[in-house]
Amino acid sequence: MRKTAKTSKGTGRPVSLKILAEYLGLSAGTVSFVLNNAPNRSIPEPTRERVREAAKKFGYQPSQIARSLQGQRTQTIGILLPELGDGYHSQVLSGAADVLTRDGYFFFTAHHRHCKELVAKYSGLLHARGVEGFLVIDTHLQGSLPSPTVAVAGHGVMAGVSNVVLDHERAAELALGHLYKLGHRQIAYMRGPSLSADSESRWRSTMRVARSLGLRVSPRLTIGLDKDTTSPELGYPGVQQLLQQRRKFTAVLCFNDVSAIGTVRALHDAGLKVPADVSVMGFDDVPAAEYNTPRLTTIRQPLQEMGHVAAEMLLKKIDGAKVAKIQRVNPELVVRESTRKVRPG
Amino acid sequence: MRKTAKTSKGTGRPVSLKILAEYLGLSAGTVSFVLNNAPNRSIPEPTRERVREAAKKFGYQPSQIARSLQGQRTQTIGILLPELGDGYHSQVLSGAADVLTRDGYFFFTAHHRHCKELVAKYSGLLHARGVEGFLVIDTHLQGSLPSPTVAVAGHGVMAGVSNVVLDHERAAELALGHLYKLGHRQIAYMRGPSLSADSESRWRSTMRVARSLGLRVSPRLTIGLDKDTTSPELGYPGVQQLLQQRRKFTAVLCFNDVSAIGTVRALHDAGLKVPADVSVMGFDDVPAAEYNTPRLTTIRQPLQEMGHVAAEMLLKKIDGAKVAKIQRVNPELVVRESTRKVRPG
DNA sequence: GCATGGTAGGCAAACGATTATCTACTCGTC
DNA sequence: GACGAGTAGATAATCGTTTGCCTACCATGC
Repeated sequence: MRKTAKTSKGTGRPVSLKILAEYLGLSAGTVSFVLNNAPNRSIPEPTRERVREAAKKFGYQPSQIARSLQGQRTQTIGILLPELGDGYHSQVLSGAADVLTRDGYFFFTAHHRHCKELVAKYSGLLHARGVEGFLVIDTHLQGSLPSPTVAVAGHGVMAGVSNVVLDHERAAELALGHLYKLGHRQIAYMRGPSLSADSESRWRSTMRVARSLGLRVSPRLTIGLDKDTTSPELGYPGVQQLLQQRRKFTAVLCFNDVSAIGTVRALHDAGLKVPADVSVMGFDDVPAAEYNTPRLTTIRQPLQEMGHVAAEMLLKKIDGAKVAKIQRVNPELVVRESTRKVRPG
Repeated sequence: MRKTAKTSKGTGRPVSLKILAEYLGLSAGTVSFVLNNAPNRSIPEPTRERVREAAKKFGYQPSQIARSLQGQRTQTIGILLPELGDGYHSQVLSGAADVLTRDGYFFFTAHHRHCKELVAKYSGLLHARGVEGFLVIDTHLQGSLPSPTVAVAGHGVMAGVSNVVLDHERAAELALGHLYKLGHRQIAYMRGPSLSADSESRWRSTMRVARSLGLRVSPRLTIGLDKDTTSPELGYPGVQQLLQQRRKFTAVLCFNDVSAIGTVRALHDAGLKVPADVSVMGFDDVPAAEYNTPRLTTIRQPLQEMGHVAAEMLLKKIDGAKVAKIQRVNPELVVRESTRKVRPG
């Protein structure tokens, strides 16, 4: 007396084309032609009407599975990202989902926690499920994937993969320019964890811009982040160490908002006021940046937009169109309360 | 000279069972038997080995699509939620995804922005894609879905749908109990927007507990939220209005952390200090709660765990097991800085 | 009366797997 | 040497669509 999930729920199996055709006294093929409005077929309007009516009456839903098998488009995308619960990735995902959904695509998401094996495993599995393309977010790819691919915050060039990245050069200009204009010359820098896909390019851009502004980047004022966490704990210890070593600095350029929050906390715990004593600059503009006290001055990454752009590129690629190898989106300086003119003297 | 996406990428189509069989000089059926370790089949070990080797060599991946069509399990779940970029829903999603992934399932996510038509449309579409079950988060269902369904923060009883909900009664006890113990008697209450699935039950529980503590809930100290937003703007105007009307209260019990942050801001802007002058209590314990200044005292919803539990129930249901109609998870009081003993006098 | 051509729709082969049923061959045994 | 029992594997149906090709049938024109 075992009953399967299928039979225990609903009206048994859904109506198939065959059932519908039988009911109508037509062949499955004919019904299919009508429902898909296929060209080069002569089927009189009355019959068409009859078919459409029956389809509606039975609530006929063509099986995407059968369609896919038959070599049709699956209208499915695979999305690879490190983490689902996290703000940054979710924002990009959300932007991409809007576009995908609008164009009738569904998507599988798989989170790999930066584990190489999982990236490989999931991309294979998704391929077997017939995804027409891959959208990878903050993900290190080992080799190119078997279908069109667009990477957001990817780690560099790779054959056949298009990239959507923040214009890090511009971001560094905005961030350092802002601090520079406020008179800061002794700036502590934070270098992101190597697991994060765009730590490297961000760092390089920062260095380039610092040089062009004539700012000296002392290794002693450089904090290397290594943990892969989304808690402010990320920024705390590095800053604390700098303070213990009695390093002099008037501003901290943080890797992201989360580490900036940790930085503020560390400074605060050491009796320093932000921004009166030290200015702190975030990166990303996550929601918490605005709620923090002091509200964080930060470089906004248009995350949703990046998702948007990436999804649109991917869809174009799937349609066989040529798309740019790299697409930059513009950061934006958001001035709030955590930065201030350097104290005279 | 048009090339399709299929042929322009990779090694053309993936190896099928047939190709593999041809290469091996065996029939597709035999290969299938070996690869699936089907019982009641006599196939000598050397042959098996040969098959497995070839499969590895060609990187053979059985097509899930064909499998599904053939009436097998699709190992696919459909997840319906209002929004993808939002912290609350993403946390639940993340918890569910862990379990689903662990058990070899993939899932489609569809976000409906609380739009009824979209809920109906997406559930139909997902059904056509062969999902074996639905997980719905903070979603109003119109009728029961065609496969096993589990709701997180659902809106009430519905035939065949299991619910995972926070124990709102307990949550209200923790929240009000905490404020009560601190001596607060004049408490302003916030009532969530009706779009949010558990506004109603939360409110009822709050009222019940208030009554049992002998706390009077004045309509004049009740703030009705109507906007469906995830910005602190949610809490601001209501509190501002209360202040303009010169209502007396020593604490605010907010609908969630986001509105609590808005509340703090409104109080602050009016020259009142939190918690010195007014205590503020959040709900949810989103990441921002901890970073806020003051750090928010709040009721933590174990969101990831709710996702976990829901996914596990769903999987059991799909396997035909009986599961509870309703599963409660426990809230937790997180005391931080935004609440304090009421000022004597 | 017969080729022509258009109309209406059927037939059947895919797609890639699963699986029940069937066959051919090899032993061993009486 | 015939029979039964394994063994090793082939064959073919099936899932629900799509689509190229075929076939009736009818009307028309000459």
